[in-house]
Amino acid sequence: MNKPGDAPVGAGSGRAEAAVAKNQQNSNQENAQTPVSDENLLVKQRRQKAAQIQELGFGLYPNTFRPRDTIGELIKNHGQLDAARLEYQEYLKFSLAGRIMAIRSFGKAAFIKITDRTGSLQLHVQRDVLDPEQFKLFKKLDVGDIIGVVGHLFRTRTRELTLKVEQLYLVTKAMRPLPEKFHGLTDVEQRYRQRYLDLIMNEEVRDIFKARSAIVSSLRGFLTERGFLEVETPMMQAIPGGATARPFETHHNALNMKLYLRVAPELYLKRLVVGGLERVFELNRNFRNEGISVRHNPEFTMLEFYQAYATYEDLITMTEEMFGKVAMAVKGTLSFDYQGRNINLTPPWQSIDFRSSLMEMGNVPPEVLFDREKALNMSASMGGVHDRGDSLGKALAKIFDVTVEPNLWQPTFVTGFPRDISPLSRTNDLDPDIVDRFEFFIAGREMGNGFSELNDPDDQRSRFNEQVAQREAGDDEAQFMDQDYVRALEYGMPPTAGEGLGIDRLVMLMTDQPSIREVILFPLLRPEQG
RNA sequence: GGGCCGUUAACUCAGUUGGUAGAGUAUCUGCCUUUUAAGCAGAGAGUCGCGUGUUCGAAUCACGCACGGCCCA
Repeated sequence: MNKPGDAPVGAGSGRAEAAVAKNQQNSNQENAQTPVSDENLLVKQRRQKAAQIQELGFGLYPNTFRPRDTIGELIKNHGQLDAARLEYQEYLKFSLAGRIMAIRSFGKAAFIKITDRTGSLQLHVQRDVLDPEQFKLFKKLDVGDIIGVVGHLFRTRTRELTLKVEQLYLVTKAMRPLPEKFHGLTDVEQRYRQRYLDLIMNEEVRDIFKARSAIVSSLRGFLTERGFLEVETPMMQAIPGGATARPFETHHNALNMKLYLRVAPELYLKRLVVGGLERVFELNRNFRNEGISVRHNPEFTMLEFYQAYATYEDLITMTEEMFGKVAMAVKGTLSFDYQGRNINLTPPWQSIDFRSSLMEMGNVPPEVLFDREKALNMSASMGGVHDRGDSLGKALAKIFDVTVEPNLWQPTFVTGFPRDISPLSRTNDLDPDIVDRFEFFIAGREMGNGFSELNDPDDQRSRFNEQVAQREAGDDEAQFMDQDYVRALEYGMPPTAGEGLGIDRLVMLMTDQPSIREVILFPLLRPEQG
């Protein structure tokens, strides 16, 4: 049973694969005897076709075809040639694999469209050109099946570049139909739950994740060029630290201990700076047990990097350069639209003092800036929810979130943050109420946060104690005491500047997406059929 | 957690005043060897998200629940 259609490697033998086909045929016959009653008509019809394909002697899932070419290369190298030139080079054979996205059949011939990772191409299948067995196989194929083809290029009457199929192989049979070709898959819930279908059907979605990969590569390149070492630190931590956020809890059975999913890698990365790794970064997931919105997913990707012998002001320059590099890599320009409004990343970006921004953009009276009670009242009047123990800084931060942040459309650094909401930042030398820290905002959203690191162990211990007091007062976002981290600082950490950058929001910005779920392949959803 | 909106064939969507379910694509059958959302003729395809209630009768009205979206917190 050595059918001509068995897919070769290049032009190898199909014997082993024929044996596989036989096995598959047997198992399929068993399936046919015990049909699953709950599958719908379209799936049944495809299973019947699959059985017919096996009767013709072909396997459904042979793993022998190796495409030598890609559609993208083929279009790049031959897409400009005219019909006469393509006819002249008919002897050039190309071998492609891809998924069938459309079939327009005329009975004895057909146009089909296939897509691979690099693009789409039209194929022309003709009874008179193809081996008769392979043509029989072709008649049993469906949209969604994955095929391998060998043939030569030509142009149709409408001048479309098309591959004339001389050999055709089934590579993978699809048992389920694809969504409709014109509207595609648009249901948001189904797009997220069945992201594979979304990726098959929507080229724009593939492009988003290609851009995401390019952004991440660009960031890695930027940092490694500057001598930063990429590291991986614990995601499961006994003491969750490095950010003000509620952690997820989990449990280690063998050690019988409570563990937290990290909210930030910060404290571990700075331990590495103590250890002499003077420039480190980590690009990885953080987990925060908070609500879901167009800007928040419980797990999200963050870049954190730390550079010894630098200040937060050095990071401001570096951030501008880094965003410039990413924008040029992905968009080819520093000025582009996000959701219909221009963003211009040309340095230097605007910079504004935290308190000044509250007065100028939030119309906050000066006396509120230094009066905890008044600030708490003002925050509460804006819908802020506070514990009795909340600090002045926390109240001001809430007012900032409501009045200032949404208005920071063009890239803006905000500096001079209150000390009491910055427990890991170095105190400013001139004003002990503020720290050497910035956050930066683009399109009304926080994009990142950086500061000169607090490397005075005694100051750090007292800051942790303040956090513990807030936690005991009921603030479950307050940080934990981390004795080992303080001990590390006691060995001496060189003056260091560090920054954290939200990758998902950066990708949103660069791909013009309104929701974080559009840039996360598998955003968190409740299970189906709850 | 709150408010508003959505859930109907595999997909995209209609569905009037409450009267027993529709279209396009896809699928199946026939014809068709250069189409472009191919075309022509015919056919099949539904737990109207789930549940309870109102009613002679519910996709439609009421209530509850599930899942999702947007806004707010």
